Amino acid sequence: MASTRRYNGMSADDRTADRRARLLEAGLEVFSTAGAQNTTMTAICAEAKLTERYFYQSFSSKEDVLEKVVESVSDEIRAAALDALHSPAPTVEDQVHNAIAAFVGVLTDDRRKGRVAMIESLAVDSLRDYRRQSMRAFAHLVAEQSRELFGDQAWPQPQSEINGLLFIGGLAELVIAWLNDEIAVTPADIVDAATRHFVATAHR
Amino acid sequence: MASTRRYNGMSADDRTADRRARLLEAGLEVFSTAGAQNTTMTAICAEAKLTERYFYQSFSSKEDVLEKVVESVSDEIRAAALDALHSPAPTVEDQVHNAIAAFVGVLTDDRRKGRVAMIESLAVDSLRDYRRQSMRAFAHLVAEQSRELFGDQAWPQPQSEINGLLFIGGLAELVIAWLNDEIAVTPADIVDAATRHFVATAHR
DNA sequence: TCAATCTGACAGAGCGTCCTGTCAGATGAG
DNA sequence: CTCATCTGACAGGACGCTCTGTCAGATTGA
Repeated sequence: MASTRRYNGMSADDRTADRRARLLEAGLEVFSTAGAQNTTMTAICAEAKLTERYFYQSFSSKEDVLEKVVESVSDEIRAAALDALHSPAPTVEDQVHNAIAAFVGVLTDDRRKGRVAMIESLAVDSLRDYRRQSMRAFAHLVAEQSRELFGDQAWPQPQSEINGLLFIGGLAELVIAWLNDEIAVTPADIVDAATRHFVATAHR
Repeated sequence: MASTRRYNGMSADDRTADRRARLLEAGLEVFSTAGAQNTTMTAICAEAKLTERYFYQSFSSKEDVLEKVVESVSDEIRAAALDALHSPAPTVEDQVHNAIAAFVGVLTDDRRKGRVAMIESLAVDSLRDYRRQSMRAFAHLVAEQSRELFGDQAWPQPQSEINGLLFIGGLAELVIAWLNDEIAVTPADIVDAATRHFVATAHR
């Protein structure tokens, strides 16, 4: 039977939710810092200062918690980009610029999120599909947006989809290079270059 | 003492080299088919129909053999692209087209090579650096080539490097999508679109 | 043929991770 | 205060992979 006793001022559900949140935060930290290879359930539990027993109260496996971590970052990116896209701006090109800036911003403001979403997620089988699905969704969005922007001059299918993937893939690679400190540019440079690319390739 | 006895018509060195080659081939097969996660030394040995003992005669670890596999594919891509780039063609744009076709061809003609170089290599720590290094080298090559092609109208640094990474990253993503059967295009479509992108973004 | 050497198969120790179970001590309701 | 409940620590078995050692049988030179 469910107990309603309070501990530290929290109900049983509150405590479980709190542990779950701590495990998610620990997952983000370990996954992005130690890398996918070294991310074990034990390591996540140690980071969260919780023992294995509580892990299984909220998650079924290491993959499970990592999926939830990546999903939450992906959702944040998608929401930020769509929000910017639907917000008014002087020109449609500004809108695109803002959307790209929102996309890049989530990944660069907290590098751990960038690392998890762009890099480490590629190292775990169960996360690859999710990442690729997200990438294609963004590519689709880009293709749609270019048709809206350039109308008759926009590329038809399948070129628009190819262009979308070329664009999103390139942007991802740039962000990855930045996250690895392999390129001496600012996120703003990345956004500017990506916007320029979009405008230059989205129409004939 | 080194023995010179022949077995099956091969010297000791021949036999060792033969086993090494079989292990490399088995590494390519398992790594690209079962995925990085399921690639174990045991699996590679089983595929090569050799026992662990011979593994350690040629390689020091699983990572070791995988590195060699990826290096050989990377070398093949680089050689093919540079060869095409240095071969005469009607126009410089044709040269670029041929180089991109050579690059993509290696990855699509034998999908295992594409999978290893573009996808699975991201899942192993010790291979990431190598892959990124290769990507940046290609990006650099692209930047150089665009300066040669468009002279004063080409973007200066750091824009040319950003453009190079955007281009190579996008191309990689396209090839990955093709390898995963996630996009209904031919390698030729990919090459055409990439060439168009290059021309459209390499100058002001 | 005989002896030296090579080969493949297998056993088993060592190691790290996963996952469950137990237990003493902490916490809070009555 | 008392006791039911919750919590953290830790033990230990299960499992898979790595790596070394042994051994019978195959192959070849003499």
